[in-house]
Amino acid sequence: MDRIKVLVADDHQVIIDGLEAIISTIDHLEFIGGASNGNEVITRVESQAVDLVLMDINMPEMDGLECTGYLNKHYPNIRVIALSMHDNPRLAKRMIKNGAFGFLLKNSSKANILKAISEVMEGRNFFDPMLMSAFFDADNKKSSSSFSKKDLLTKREIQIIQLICQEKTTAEIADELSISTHTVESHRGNIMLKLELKNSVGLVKWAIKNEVIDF
Amino acid sequence: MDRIKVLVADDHQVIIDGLEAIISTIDHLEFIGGASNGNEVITRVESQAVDLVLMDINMPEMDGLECTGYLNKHYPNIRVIALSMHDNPRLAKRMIKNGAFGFLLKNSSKANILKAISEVMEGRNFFDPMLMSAFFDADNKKSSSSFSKKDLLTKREIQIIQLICQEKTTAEIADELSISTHTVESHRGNIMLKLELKNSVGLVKWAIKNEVIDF
DNA sequence: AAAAAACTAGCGGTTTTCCGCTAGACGAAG
DNA sequence: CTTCGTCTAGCGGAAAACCGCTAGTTTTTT
Repeated sequence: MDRIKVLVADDHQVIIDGLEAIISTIDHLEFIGGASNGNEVITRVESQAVDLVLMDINMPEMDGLECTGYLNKHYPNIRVIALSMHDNPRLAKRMIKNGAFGFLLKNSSKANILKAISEVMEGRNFFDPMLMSAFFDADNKKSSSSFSKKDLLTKREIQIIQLICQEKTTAEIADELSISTHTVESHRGNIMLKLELKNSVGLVKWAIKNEVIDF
Repeated sequence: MDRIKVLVADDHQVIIDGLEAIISTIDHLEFIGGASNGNEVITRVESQAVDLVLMDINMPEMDGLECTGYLNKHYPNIRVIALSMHDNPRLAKRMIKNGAFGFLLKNSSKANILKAISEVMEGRNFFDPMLMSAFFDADNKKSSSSFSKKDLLTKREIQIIQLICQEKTTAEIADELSISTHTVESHRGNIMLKLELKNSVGLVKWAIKNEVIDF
């Protein structure tokens, strides 16, 4: 099998040099150059064979997002691994959506970088473990730290919320619980009051955020 | 350093046996038994020292979610790794929130399982790579491959949806867009028709799933 | 230029939600 | 035993959403 031709795209020369150093230590990897923006990447792949692009997301001229989308469309055989300073799951999601196979943080270990390359070249996805932690921790801090309005609610109220979120009407809920519609209305009112919500749209969003309903 | 005492909680004996086999191959791991539900886990940790629990999420009596929360509160030194059949990121999130340090799929490789144990015992998080793929792929499939009802909607309709999801009333939306309330109602009606939804509760959920609104 | 799609606006009517208030029954906690 | 919280139930009224239908104007596509 031929050596894997790797192109590094980043607007900071240091990053390119650093990755070159790492790539060069491995026999079956071949560093074929750097690009400082998306346009340069396009020019490069038009003139020479490229197997893999390590792509920074934040670049001038044409950013990593757009460039990855272009490559994915016109050169589907070229694999892309996204590079980013920030452990932002949303950003990662968008890159993956645009065709990237992996996501690496710039301060990732050499081992991780090489692992990512091999995984991706074998057709699998690879996501930086730090990114995962960031993704899962994100909500941790928001919900676990301070007190939650959820504690104000009774079991019955939680139950009513769940049914409302199943798109059921008051009448349907009353029927299902074998209580009167008045009671359901009463619960609904108390819920709105406790959670300081305006309408059921807000209620659904609250329920999802606080994981009162499966979603 | 002492051997790591591992307890496996799952309501299927096969799983317990399988994990015992894997654990037993490693010198510094000690399989100390199985539990078929959350209550048994509690009883166990009360009577003997436990370092790590591999915890199934779906169990009778007391499920993994609740049990993990309990352990986290009363036995903060006991590490928990969640086990699940399903690669559901939301479920994973909830387990992490309740104090689990890692998340493994039941069909994960032996290598992954051992990796998870070592990572978690060293205080880091570990998430099954398949889980990550599931998380990122989820939207891939929805948006790229098959058709989405989203394509049926016009820009204006998307805009209306976003405003509805901001808990705005028809009157407020009309005002903001400088159009009549009738027009907004008209759009709303068309949206409901196109998306085959019953009410605005369903609309919010659809909007979140299809990333029409930030969440 | 013609056709199609999108945006606009209106009307009448029904259903559902939202709001505020009262109040009895029941069990748990003090 | 009394108090508190919860669940239950009711009422009246206002606001908002939902439904179905028509129809003119503008924009886009063909």
